[in-house]
Amino acid sequence: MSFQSIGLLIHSLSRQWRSLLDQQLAPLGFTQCSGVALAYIAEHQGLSQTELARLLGIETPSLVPVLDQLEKQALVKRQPSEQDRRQKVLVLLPDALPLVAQINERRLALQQQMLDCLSAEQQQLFPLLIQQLVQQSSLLLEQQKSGVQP
Amino acid sequence: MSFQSIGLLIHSLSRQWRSLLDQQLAPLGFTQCSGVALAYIAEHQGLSQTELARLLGIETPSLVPVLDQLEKQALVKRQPSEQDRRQKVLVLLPDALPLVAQINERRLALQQQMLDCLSAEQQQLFPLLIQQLVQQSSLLLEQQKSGVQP
DNA sequence: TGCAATTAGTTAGGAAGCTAATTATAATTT
DNA sequence: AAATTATAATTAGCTTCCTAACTAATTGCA
Repeated sequence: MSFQSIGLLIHSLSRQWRSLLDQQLAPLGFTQCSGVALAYIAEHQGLSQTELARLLGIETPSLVPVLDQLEKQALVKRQPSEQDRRQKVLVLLPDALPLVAQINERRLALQQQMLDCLSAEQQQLFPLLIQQLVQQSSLLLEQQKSGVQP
Repeated sequence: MSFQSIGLLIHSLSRQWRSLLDQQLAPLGFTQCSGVALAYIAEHQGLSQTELARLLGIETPSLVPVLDQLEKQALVKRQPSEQDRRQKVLVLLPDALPLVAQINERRLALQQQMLDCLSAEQQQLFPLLIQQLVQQSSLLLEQQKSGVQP
């Protein structure tokens, strides 16, 4: 007997969702990652790169080319931190503001379109379940790492 | 005002889940994709590559190197179809059987470990929600494509 | 105080997915 | 029946993520 792979379903959903958002954001010059990164920077001014990477759920090396791109578009600046000379603080440049609004509009619209296939109750529940599972997988990953390192 | 990106959460969950399964399957010589592919081939003998790709939720070009690997491991054979000479049918080789059992054991164990953080009720509901969302995103992707093509 | 361990950002190299284009075969239309 | 259109597998080239290794700066400890 076999069983359905939930991991694979999530993987499919993840790639399809990204593809949809990429198509929404492409006319603005962004991908899912760069668009959401910009939105997060706008929301939490003065973030460090490590903090942003954690918010985005990616590793810091993956963030580097994303920020390179945003800097090249003159939407964000890496500013040396005054408290810690290792850190660079992320500052939003004025040109970015209208774009941030558009990005948020589009990703919210897509999110609503996606969740529309669920009942109102399920729409509330679903993000909580996902969050719980993300937390659980983080936990298991930590266990795995520390287990290999006696 | 901002809001949390569910798409990004799903993306995180997807990568973490894969990372966990990869670590479980690595000792057997598989990744999430190759392991689950083998399990699916075992379950549905005589599948074509296109059919398998759809089951796995990936595109056919992405499947090619996975099957190359499984063939090199002498676990699977691409057999020319008799009905349609374009098709190649996927056949499980005898060596694969014990591995398939181990793979299924490990991915089921992981799935249970992950779902353990949810209530019994939620454990039942969650896969259904994911499936519904996958269906919804497929629908939206189709709409997007046909919309660009008048 | 000075040595060791940790942390922030980066670079380099690799894995796994995608789209677009190619070739061979099948199906459809005229 | 011939010509067009569609489909199965593949190849080529791109994107985005990863881990490992590096540099510079900070923190902790003895």
